[in-house]
Amino acid sequence: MKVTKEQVQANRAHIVETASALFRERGYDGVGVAELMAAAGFTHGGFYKHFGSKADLMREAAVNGLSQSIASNESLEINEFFKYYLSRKHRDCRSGGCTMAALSGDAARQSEDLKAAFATGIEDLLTALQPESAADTDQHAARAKVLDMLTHAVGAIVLSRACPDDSPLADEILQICRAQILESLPHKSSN
Amino acid sequence: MKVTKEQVQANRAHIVETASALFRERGYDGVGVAELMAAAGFTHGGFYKHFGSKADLMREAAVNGLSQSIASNESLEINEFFKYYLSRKHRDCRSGGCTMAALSGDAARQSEDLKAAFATGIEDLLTALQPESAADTDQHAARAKVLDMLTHAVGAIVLSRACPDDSPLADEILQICRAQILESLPHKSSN
DNA sequence: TGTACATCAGTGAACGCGCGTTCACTGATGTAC
DNA sequence: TGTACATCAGTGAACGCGCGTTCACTGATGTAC
Repeated sequence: MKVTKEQVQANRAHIVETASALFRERGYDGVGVAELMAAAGFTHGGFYKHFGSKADLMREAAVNGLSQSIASNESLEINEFFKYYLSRKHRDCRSGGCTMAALSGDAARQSEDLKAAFATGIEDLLTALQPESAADTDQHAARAKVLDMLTHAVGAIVLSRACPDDSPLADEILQICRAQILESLPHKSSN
Repeated sequence: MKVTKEQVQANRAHIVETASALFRERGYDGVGVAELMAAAGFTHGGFYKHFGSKADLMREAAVNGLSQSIASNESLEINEFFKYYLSRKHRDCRSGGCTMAALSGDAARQSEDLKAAFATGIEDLLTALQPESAADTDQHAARAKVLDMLTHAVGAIVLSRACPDDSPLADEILQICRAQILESLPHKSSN
């Protein structure tokens, strides 16, 4: 049962996106090829018509997931970005949330290829969040500031998620870091 | 071949510590019961004389690993703590490093029991890092400050480890966050 | 445009393998006398 | 203290199971004439 070229492309993209969400939800070792293909609406046998190995898909899913952080927040207004990033909604939705927060721990134990995808994803997000400015010294300072905010925000989500579901500490982490990070921004009409 | 009661206790403790290091290195799904027991110098069959399940050991190993963050840094001088925490040495040694940085991502997908161990570990570390002070308002502010520093530091290690081994970005993350976090402390003789 | 054939995405059974867990067995330790 | 027996930590084979991957097969699509 062959399908059109367009359908093949669409199916492949759908598998990558399904995998990206499932990996974020359960980790790279927590999702099998068969389960993943079933979730995308296929049988497992066809997997290797699209990808050389599970590791290959992991890399593609990472690239896909990491680029979404930027694409979904089109304008990428830094204030709005971190406000959402440090919300309970984001913390409680691993499968739809930030790939860095969900899979950096796993990525550290994977191939250099996969890590390279993460480094590129981080770099691209830093660039997208960084305001353009003329002077080089400003550029440096601006990049450092954005990097500090991003690492802080990722750490907050990671630790908050490691706490029990209704733990007071989980919410406290989010609240305190949210206040600190948003405070460090030039506040227009802060609320 | 029975062993003395003392030996049983020592063997059990040794298994927990070996597991704690191996889990940090490879993740909960990345280490099997057989491999773990072999690393501790035993055969796998005896595992269930000590633990009810792999998940039980995971919890014990987490408690063990999380308490080490505090025990090993006896004095727990906050400046020294973060200086080491944000060093390349710490980043490059997952098995001997911070359990939060190595396993929080995994913990988020595990049982509420395991997460409770993490919450307690975070709480204990916050308490250990927080300077005693008289006023309640100072206590609040001091706790918030320590929590901000810890989340930031964890995020820095997690993201730095997700980058390729000799990636410039990996070191940049460490350097910038280290400067920011140490700067936020009351510097005695800063260097 | 219509027909004949090659292509290849998707199917589902099968592969070897390592997983977590169980179990009969061993033999030194701990205990009762 | 010395002897007989029960205990139980540790051994290693075995269990069912799900993993990643392979493969012969199907049949609609794409291509050559």
